[in-house]
Amino acid sequence: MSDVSRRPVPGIADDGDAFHFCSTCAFSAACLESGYDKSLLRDLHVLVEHIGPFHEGEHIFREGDPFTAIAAVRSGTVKTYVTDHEGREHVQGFFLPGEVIGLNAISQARYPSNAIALDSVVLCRFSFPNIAALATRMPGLQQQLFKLLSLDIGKATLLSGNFSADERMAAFLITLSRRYAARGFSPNRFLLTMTRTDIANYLRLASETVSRVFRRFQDEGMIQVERREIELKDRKQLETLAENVLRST
Amino acid sequence: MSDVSRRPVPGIADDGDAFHFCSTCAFSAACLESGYDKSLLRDLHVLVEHIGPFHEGEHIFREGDPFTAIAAVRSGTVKTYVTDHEGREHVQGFFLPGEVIGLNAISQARYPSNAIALDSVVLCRFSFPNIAALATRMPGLQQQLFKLLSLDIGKATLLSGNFSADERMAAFLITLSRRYAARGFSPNRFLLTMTRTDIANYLRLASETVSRVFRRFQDEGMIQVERREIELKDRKQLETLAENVLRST
DNA sequence: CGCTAGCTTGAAACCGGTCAACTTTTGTGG
DNA sequence: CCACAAAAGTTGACCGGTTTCAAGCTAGCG
Repeated sequence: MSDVSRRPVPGIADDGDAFHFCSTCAFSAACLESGYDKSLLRDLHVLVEHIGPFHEGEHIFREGDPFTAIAAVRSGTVKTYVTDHEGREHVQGFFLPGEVIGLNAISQARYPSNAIALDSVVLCRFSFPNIAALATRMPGLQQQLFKLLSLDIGKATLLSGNFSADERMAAFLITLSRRYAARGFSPNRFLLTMTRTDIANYLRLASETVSRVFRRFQDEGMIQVERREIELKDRKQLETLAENVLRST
Repeated sequence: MSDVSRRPVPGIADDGDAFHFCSTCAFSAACLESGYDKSLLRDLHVLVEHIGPFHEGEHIFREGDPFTAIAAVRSGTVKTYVTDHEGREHVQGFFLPGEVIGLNAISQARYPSNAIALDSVVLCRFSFPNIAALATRMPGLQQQLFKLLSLDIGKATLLSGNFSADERMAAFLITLSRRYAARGFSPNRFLLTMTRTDIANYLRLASETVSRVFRRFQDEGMIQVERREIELKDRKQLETLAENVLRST
C-alpha cells in the first residue's frame, strides 16, 4: 500500500537553496515573511520531503492508516473520500496545488478518509511531530498551522448547509476558480480534473443532476463546458447564485 | 452587543485552587496529565475567565465580530448558525458542556457565524493570542489545540455527506447521547435543548420532517419522545442507522 | 476497430418540502 | 389564577426538485 512515507521524487533534489525549498508549500511564504533566522528556516527545510509522483488512481493514504504526516500538494489534484456500507462514495474535498491534506487526521492519529490522486500528483510531506515541535520555536509557523486547521473547519462547513443543486454547483465553480486564481492560473478557464461522478458525490447530487445543471448553466450563458474544460462566462451571475453558500468566505 | 468579553460570573470566584480552575474545560485535564510544573499551570489558569451567565436567546458573539477568544462551554448549550439572503437559518453546530466554540474564527480573525445561548450558559473564555503564546511553552497544550481543531474538521465533515433524513437523525441522536455520556450524563435519557426547527436547520430538513421522523422512530420503538425529553430505547438499531454517517468517528 | 468508462438525456418514481389547519405549550398581564 | 396571545409542535394533502432507471452517446485507448 502506498502512503505518505518514503518515496523521494526523482529529479527533484533537496540540495538547492534552502530558502526556496518548496515554492508551493503553504508554510514557506508565511515563515519567510515572519523573518526567522536562517537556522530555523533550515530546520523547516529539512522537514520537507518531496514525494511522488503518484499517478492517476493511486492512493496517497487510506482510511485507518496511522497518521504521521501532513502534506502540501505541489502539483496535481487530490480527492479525499469515504465509502459507506452501501458502497456509496462521499467525497470530502478536492485539494489543489498549495493546499494541505491530512489535517483532519490529527485528532484520531489515523487518517479518517482515503486520499487518491486524480492526475499526476507530487507532494511536500511534513512529519507532523517534527513540524509541531518546530512550531513551538516558531510562533509564526504555529499560527500558520492554527490558521490552516481553522480554515478547513470553514471549508467543511460551507457545503454542509441546506442549499439547492444550483447554489452548490455555483459555489463549487466559484471556489475552484478562486483557488486556481490564487495559484496564478486563469480564474475563468480551467480543467475539471475530477469526473462528473466525483463532483456529484462531493455536492451530494446524482451524476445525472450534475450533467443537467451544467447543461442548464450553459444554456443560460453562465458557463461553457466541453468535456473536462470549463469556462466561466458570467461570473457575476454565478457569484450571485453562490452567495448564500459562500457568505463567510 | 454582548460578546465574549469582560463579564465575570457572579458567585464563581477565580481565587480557589489554581489546579481546579475549571473542571469542564477541555484544556485542564490534558494539561494536568502532561505533568507541567506549577508555574506553567498557573499561567494557564490566569488565562481563564468565567463569563456569563448568558440567558436563553442571548448572543455570545455575532457573525463578523472581531475574534479575540475561544471559549469552552461550562454549562448550557450553545448554537452556532448563519442566516442566508433568503432568511433561511443554517445551524452549524450545537455545543455542550466541555466543548469549545470559536475555533473556526482563527483563520479569518472574525467569527464566521453567530453563537446564541439555548438555555442558561456559562463559558470559560481564553484569550486566543495568550493561549497560543502559552502553547509555545507547553507542547501538550499546543497538541491539545491541534486536536481540538482537527476534531472540528471531522465534526463538520460528518453531516456534509449524502445521507437520508433517517440516517442523519439517528446520527444526531447517537452523537448527542455519546457527548452527554462523556460528560457523565445519562446516555439514554436527556433533554433536547434545541427546538425542532433548530434540529431541522442543522440536519438540512424541514421542521415538519423532524416531527415525522421522531414519530416514526417512536412508532418503531426506537425512541420515546415527549416534547423536549427523549429516551433512546433501541440504541442498537439507531447505531445501525447512523453507521454510515458516523464511520470514521 | 471495438471496448469501456465517462457522460448525456428522457421518463417515471419518490423523498422530503411546502402549505395549511390544528393542537399544545409557554409566557404575559390583568 | 385565569385569559389570552404567541410560539412550538403535529398532522395531512399536495407539490416539486432530485434521484433512479434505462437507453444511447462520445471520447479515449488497447
